[in-house]
Amino acid sequence: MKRNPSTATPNQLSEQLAATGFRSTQQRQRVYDVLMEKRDHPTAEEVFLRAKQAMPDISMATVYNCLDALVKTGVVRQVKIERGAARFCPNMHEHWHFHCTGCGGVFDMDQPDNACDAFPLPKGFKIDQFEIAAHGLCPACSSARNK
Amino acid sequence: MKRNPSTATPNQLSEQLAATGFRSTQQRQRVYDVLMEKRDHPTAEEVFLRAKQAMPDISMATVYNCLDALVKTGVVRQVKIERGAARFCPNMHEHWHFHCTGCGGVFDMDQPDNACDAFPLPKGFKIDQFEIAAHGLCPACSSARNK
DNA sequence: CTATATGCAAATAGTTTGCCTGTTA
DNA sequence: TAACAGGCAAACTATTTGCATATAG
Repeated sequence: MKRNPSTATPNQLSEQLAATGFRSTQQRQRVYDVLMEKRDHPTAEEVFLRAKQAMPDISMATVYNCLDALVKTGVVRQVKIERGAARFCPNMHEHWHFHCTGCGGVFDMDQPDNACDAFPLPKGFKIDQFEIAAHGLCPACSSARNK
Repeated sequence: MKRNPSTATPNQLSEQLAATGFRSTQQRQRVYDVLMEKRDHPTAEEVFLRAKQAMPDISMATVYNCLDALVKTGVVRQVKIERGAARFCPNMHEHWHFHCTGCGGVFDMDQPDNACDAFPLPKGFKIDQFEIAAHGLCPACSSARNK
């Protein structure tokens, strides 16, 4: 399970893109900034809407393109929680996601170092990446439901 | 975390459907049989192709409809591993999925009883359902790559 | 200057829906 | 026989692609 645990700052981003063979563009910087500004696991469309505020000419296709480049560069993770649109998250530390079925929010949860040990792998299988998602109620929705 | 650990046999299926307010139909039985016959986590389209062999008039929309009813009845799980089509699995025991990035296959993995203890939940969150998927190479693809 | 990225619009994949007919309890 | 389910085609959502223009290195 290999993953770069460092989270890129905007200044580092262009080097990280270059290291993977990508060029640094205004759009890619902007898309990354959007993800860093509000870490609420937005969908591609939400990223598009936010990016457009400071960059009115950016297109949906470019947002998908940028997100793809950022994922391949290893500074963003694609998270697929529900059936619908994929969500994106700039938190590259080992963590798992909690999806609230009440408000639809997605919360990052720290992953203990030894967590993977709880899942013994049969002989011959080689894990590259682990994905863990829980569905339930967040504190706010849970207490709202108890009335 | 509540889930019915019993796996329905074809004869039980009509009662289980009825208990959830669904009628037992030939199509629903057939779709369930397809999933039980070959437990390779087929997509809706693959289920459709297999169901058609014994029931040539069944339609894609009905397959989606049936799968939805079976999921709501609690005898089938919808599994979303990759970006593409959802996959379906009649294994209702607690388990997690291993997705081979080589051959695209999906393998069921037993989940140890204490596995969830490895993921401590912050105060106020209430887990309803846990989903765990790992991506990597299965034994066959792993040894093929080592040449 | 040249490869790569953007922007637009059209294409595609997966899934859902409306509407009418058929089937189940 | 009344409510629910099936079948068909059209609609819809999320994403990808082709192509001409713009931009980074």
